[in-house]
Amino acid sequence: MNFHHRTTIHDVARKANVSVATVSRVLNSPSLVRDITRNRVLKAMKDTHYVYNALAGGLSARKTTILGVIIPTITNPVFATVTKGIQDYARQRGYAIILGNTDYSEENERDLIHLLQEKRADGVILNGPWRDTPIVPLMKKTRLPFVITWQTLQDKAVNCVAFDNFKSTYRIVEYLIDLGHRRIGMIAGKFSVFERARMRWEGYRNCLADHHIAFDPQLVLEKGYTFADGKEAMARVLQLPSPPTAVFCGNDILAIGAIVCAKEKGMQVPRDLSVVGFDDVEISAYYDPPLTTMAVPAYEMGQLAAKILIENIRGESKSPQQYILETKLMIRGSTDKKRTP
Amino acid sequence: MNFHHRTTIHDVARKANVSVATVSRVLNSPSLVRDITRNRVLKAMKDTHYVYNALAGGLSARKTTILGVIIPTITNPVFATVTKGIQDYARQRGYAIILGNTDYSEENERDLIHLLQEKRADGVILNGPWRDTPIVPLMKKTRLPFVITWQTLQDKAVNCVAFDNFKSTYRIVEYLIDLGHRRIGMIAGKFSVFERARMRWEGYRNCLADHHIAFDPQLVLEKGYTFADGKEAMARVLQLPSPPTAVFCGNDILAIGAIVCAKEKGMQVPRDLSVVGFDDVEISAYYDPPLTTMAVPAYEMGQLAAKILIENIRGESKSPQQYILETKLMIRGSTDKKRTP
DNA sequence: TTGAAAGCGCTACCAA
DNA sequence: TTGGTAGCGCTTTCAA
Repeated sequence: MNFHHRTTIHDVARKANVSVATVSRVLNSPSLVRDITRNRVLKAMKDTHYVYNALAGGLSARKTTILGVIIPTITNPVFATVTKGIQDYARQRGYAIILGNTDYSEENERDLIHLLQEKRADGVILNGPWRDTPIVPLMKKTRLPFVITWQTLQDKAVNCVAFDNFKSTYRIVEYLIDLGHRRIGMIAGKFSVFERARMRWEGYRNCLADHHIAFDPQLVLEKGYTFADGKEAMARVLQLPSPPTAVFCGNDILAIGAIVCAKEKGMQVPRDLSVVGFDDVEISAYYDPPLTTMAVPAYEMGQLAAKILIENIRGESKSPQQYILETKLMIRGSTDKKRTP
Repeated sequence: MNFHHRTTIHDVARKANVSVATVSRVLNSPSLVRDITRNRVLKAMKDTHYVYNALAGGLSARKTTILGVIIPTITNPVFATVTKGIQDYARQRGYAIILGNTDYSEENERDLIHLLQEKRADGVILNGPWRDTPIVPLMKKTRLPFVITWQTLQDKAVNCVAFDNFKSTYRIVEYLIDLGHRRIGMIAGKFSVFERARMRWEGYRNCLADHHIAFDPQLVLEKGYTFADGKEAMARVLQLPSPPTAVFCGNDILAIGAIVCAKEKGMQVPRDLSVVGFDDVEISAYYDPPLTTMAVPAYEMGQLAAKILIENIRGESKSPQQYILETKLMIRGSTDKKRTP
């Protein structure tokens, strides 16, 4: 119905008195066509209101200039930001984005990958949180070029653009220790399932160990990534006989949820409790107190991932490429020295 | 490169000892194929690792099961939420989403629409803020089914799912007046360009007028939609000889920016100043103070828009359809009675 | 219930 | 520099 009476390359060719091959050339490699001819064709396109059919073109040329982007949930601003980075770069290179949320479900991710295969995406960017496990082999089988973000993999044959989750977390915990904190909680993601959550957890543990602080399993809670999760976790940890004086949260959303809980319990942040987040989403700087957090290069990561992927697709560079970008501890108002009781 | 050696319908047909027509049938209308045959084909697909080529299928069947989604910026959580609503419904109906940000530029929007035409999207959902002006006629010319969200149009021949921007704003201002406020500021979007911003502006003006409160142009600032815009605008309005005691902001982001500014100037919200937002993004309930704001049905709007669009595409219902959803004033901690000086 | 075959609109190779 | 034409992989009559 919506395709009714569309003009094709043939109509244009007839109108311009050339062959379809020539029309196709002015579309794809205009320099191969003589000026006068090209202009005639261009005019014919205008006159006939020609709109290129990317379906036909793609079928024939075996490409779609479509990139698949898979994220956990667009609802977390940090994923919105990577997506924006990807999109901005992609558009400038003529690529469109098919976006898919997994809601942290591996099954959804599989379905999406299958969908992208059917739609013949030229490549895909995976922002999922998974371990090496099954997704990477799956992607390899698809033969689609792809890049992983947010984390590196054991498998060094894979494109990825990431930052150091271990080191970043280590840095945070060290900062807390420097402030005098010894009881340091962690509200984490599912580190038993998610690679980056695990790396952060290890950064936490290692830092404690290096500073001779005993690891207390009661102090670490494995949660999801919502405000509510942050609130709940904080409530739990605050009930402990010996509660923490500082808490590191796996992302800013959790951290804000955690702070809300602390405030509701009559505590003051950072006077009674220091809280650190992760990501540095835009709101964090505007929160009250402004959130101390680890800034991740979300937008750049998106851009770079798109760049690598597109270059890979077009054979402009050889894979695999691995980038480790820098994070930055943003010290703001939600952390303070441990009060001497 | 990524298309190398893909098995096609022909391979499957050969393997299953049927014609390609039959394979195509088991793909599209399995009921037309005898059980035994169908199972044989299905098995052949498995064995050959067949993956449907949506490009070829789409070219032939003149459809792509792709929906275009155009939003101002994925970076504002409220647009992330509509997008999620669209996506969740679309996926369940077998549609994928091509997402495009316009960054509030009409030129970008045109480019995106053109892209979607080339990619032969089956339909598009427009979340742009524009007036009736040029986008709608443009969309009509594309002959693509489409639906507009967030606002209704003069043109009643267009699908849209919206809420009442005028009434919602009127309600907010009325609430502020009921609290005793008389100097009520408005930090708005570009109401000279954006339809919904204009409707809100008119809701504001009308409510004031109905309550015999003089309209003071100094009290209304036309800004963008970022935190920084909110801060700036608030700074400006607070410098006035007779500053407002309450401010309505065009969205929650602006409102939070505005509150930050007020706090920096040593004011307390809501004691010294009431602030109301619009949208009720998730963070608003977790902000300090929790933001009083107008909740818009972003997720439902997305779902419904997708539903209408898909039904329209598949001829399951007749267009145009116009839905006006309900908004809800969420009274929280950022507003209070005007202090008697 | 199944098969044959003519497209869908474009690309790209081979000639001219 | 341009044209002819065989696909790309699927859908969809029309017949059998």
